[in-house]
Formats: sequence, structure tokens, C-alpha cells
Amino acid sequence: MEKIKVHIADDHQLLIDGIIAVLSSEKNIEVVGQSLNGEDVINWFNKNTADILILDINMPKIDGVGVLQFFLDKKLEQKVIVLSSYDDTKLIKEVLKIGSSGFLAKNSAAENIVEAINTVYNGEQYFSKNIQNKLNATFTKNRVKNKEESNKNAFFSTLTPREIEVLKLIAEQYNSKEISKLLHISINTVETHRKKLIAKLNVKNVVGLAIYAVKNNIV
Amino acid sequence: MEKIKVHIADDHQLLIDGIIAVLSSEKNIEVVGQSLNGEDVINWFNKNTADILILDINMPKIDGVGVLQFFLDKKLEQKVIVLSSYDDTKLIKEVLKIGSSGFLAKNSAAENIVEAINTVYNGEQYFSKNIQNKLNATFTKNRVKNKEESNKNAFFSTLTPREIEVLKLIAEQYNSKEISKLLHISINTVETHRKKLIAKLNVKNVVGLAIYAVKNNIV
DNA sequence: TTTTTTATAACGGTTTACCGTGATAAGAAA
DNA sequence: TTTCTTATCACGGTAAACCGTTATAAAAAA
Repeated sequence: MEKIKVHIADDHQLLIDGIIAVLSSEKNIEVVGQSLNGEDVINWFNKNTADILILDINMPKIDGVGVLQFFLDKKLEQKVIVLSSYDDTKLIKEVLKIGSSGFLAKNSAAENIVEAINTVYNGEQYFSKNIQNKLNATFTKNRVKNKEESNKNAFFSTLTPREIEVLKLIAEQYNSKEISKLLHISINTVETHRKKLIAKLNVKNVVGLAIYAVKNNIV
Repeated sequence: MEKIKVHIADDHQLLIDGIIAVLSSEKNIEVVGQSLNGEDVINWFNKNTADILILDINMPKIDGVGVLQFFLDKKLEQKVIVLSSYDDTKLIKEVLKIGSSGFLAKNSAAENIVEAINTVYNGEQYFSKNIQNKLNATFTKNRVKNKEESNKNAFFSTLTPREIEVLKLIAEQYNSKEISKLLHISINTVETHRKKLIAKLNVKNVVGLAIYAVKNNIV
């Protein structure tokens, strides 16, 4: 029997070891690699292959989203199941858009990871139950479209590099005046970026920005 | 042979199942219970006992710190090994102060959890290697003192229940006026709490508060 | 019993955040 | 080439955050 080759990427060694222990009782699944950060994932896949990548979103150096974007460019063939603590609908939509095949919340039971691996290996998409509920009908209908199209009429905006830069400084507790000095731009420009960030991320104020930044490992 | 009875508390079922899978190969360790939040932990220990509680700090309803404080009042006898994603020195000091016997970062390898359980069961304290380095000499000297003393000359301030309540609402993007209405108190009082939070947590502004709240799973 | 902590409240003042709107230049994409 | 995106800047106004300081009653701790 051909085994499903799995690579696990998470910044918590304990969780990796736990998943390996869980999968060790599955005869048709083989863990062939592991990484503690996004950089290692990319390096590993440059030299090796796996059928399934179990990918944590919150990782140091390069986060899960960065890894997915790398794979998108390279047009590699492995399927990706995204692991996340935060069952954030916006995040789910984003990772699906950039090429993941499944989404598993960390509050799922261990048996679900086996189910997820088998489902995704068979070419289907997998979502944790609680996540399924969060995905609305509109989105479900649209996600069959191809990547080019779904990128065009995106359900949410992606942040520009400059916006991420400003967001990072906001999350480091700098105010607009300080940011304007750090980036050598006008305070008005900083405030414009701030406004766009609040609008794009659909948050109420700077607190929402800070929380987004933490949850997406920008700080 | 008498087995070491372990209870695991973490809001991620996947990690619980993973730890159980890891511990299943240990003959002298038996997992007798599990909880997904602090409330469940307290309920469980009201009816049952275990030798060791493996306790995640970041949990909903009542967090790890809340659980420890509960045990401190009840003077229960089980040892506690704290699990945390964030290897925050301040946090480590806090949980040791309120009665944990060990601290295990989630980026530790699985074998360490076995080591931690055995060490703590034998009455010693256990720390992940990377955490050992973070604990400075001053603190190491002081932690042999008894609880009363170490509470007195605390290294940082603890938030009051009301402050945590306000902080939670701040992190949910409510402004002071809204919070004052939600809690039926004056806006001036809310602002006073806000000021005290900023001072106690040693942050610059509301962004710092929000980040603290996320990292400590208050929101 | 005395002291400390907690939760409450007020106030004047300054700074910052946020809103709406409009505009321009450079570069990328269609 | 034309359109879209990105990054830039301005301005006037309102709301909110932040600062410093003071104060009081109740509860908890020493």
C-alpha cells in the first residue's frame, strides 16, 4: 500500500510530536518531515516532497500565509491543510484563496486530523465542523472558481507592503507622528494608511488593528 | 507499580490528544482527565484528584492563572505544570508565585513533558531549557522563599478582576463611553481603570493593552 | 484596629485618533 | 494606451484617548 506522505509545520514542537504520536497508529499515513518555522518548510520542499503539508498559520520568520504564497508561485503539487488557533473567517477565506485545501482548528479532536488528511488526499476540501458553519453560502458557491478569478473579485482586501509596515509600527505602540518620522512621510499619509487599514480589516479602531497584527504574527 | 495520575487542560483538543498519544507509551503515567477550559478544570478537581495537572495558560472562561489562584485558595495538593506558547518571563514569575511547580513551553519536544511529569512528581521544579535561561539569578535566589514573602515583594503588579473586565472590553474594541454603559459606571471610572492598566502593564497606550490581552488570552 | 487595596468618581487640559473628502504622481496591469 | 493600484499629502472637524491629580467608601489584609 502506498502511504500518504505528510509534512508537519508548527512552531510548537510539542504539538508536532503529539500529531506524530496520533498519526503513528494510522497504517496508511507516514510523517516524512517537520518544520518549526516557515523558512524551514520552504527549504524542505525545495529538496523533498510530501503529499500533504499540515501548516500552522502562526509561525516565526515566515508565517503560514507566506509559505502558501511561496507555493502558489512555484506551482508545487502538494495539498495543504492549514492549522490555526484562531477560527477567523477572514483568515480562512484568505488561505483558501491562496491555495490551501483544508482548514483545521486546533480545538478539533485528533481523529479529525486523520479525516482531514484522507479527505484532502482524495482531492476534496476539508473543514473543521465549527469552521464549516462560519463559511457563508456566498463564499461556498464562489470557491469553485479558479485562482485568477477568485483573486480578482476577492472577498476581502489584501494589505499592501506599506500598509503592513505601518500596521507593524502601530502594533509596536508608535503613534502617527512617530511613525511619520520613522518612515519619513507626512503624518497625513500615516493617517491615510491607518484609515485604509481599519477599512480593509473591517475593525473599529486601533485596538482591532493591534489584535489583527498579533493574531497574524505581524508583531 | 503506582501510576502517576495526570490531568491535561488545554483549549486545543488536538494538543490534548497529542499529549495523550505521547504519554500512552509511558508505563508509569496515566491520563485520568482532560479539560478544555478553566471552569472545567475546577469542576473536575472538585470531584476527582490527580497527581499532576498540565495546565495551559491561554484558555477561555477562566484562564490558567485563574485556575492556579483557585487552587491556591483551596490548598489542594496536586502539582501543576504550566504550558504556554509565550515564554514571557513576567508570566513565568507570576505562575510560579501562585503555585505552579513547572513551566513547559509549547516549543519543547514531547520527551520533555515526560521528564517534566517525573521531575515534578518527585517534588522538584521543572523548567524548559529555554526558560531556564530567561530566569535571572535574582529571581532564582528569591523563589526559595515562601509564598507569603514572594507575594509581598512582587516583581510586577497583578490586575484586579475589575481591571481584567475593563481590559477585556477594551480589547473587544469598545471605547470608554461604551464600556461605561456596559458596566453601568461613570466614564471617568473607566478612564481611571484604563490609566491603571497602562501603568501596571507598563505599556504606552491602548495598543499595548490590546496586545497584552491577546497574548494572555483575555480576549 | 489600622493600613492597604479596590472600585468608584470628577475635572481641566493636551494630544491623538478617527471621519470624510479630495487630490496627485508613479508604476503596474490590462 | 488606458485603467487600476499604490503611496503620497491636505484640511477641517468631532470624538476619544491620555495625563495629572484628587477624593471617598467599602472591603480585605496586616
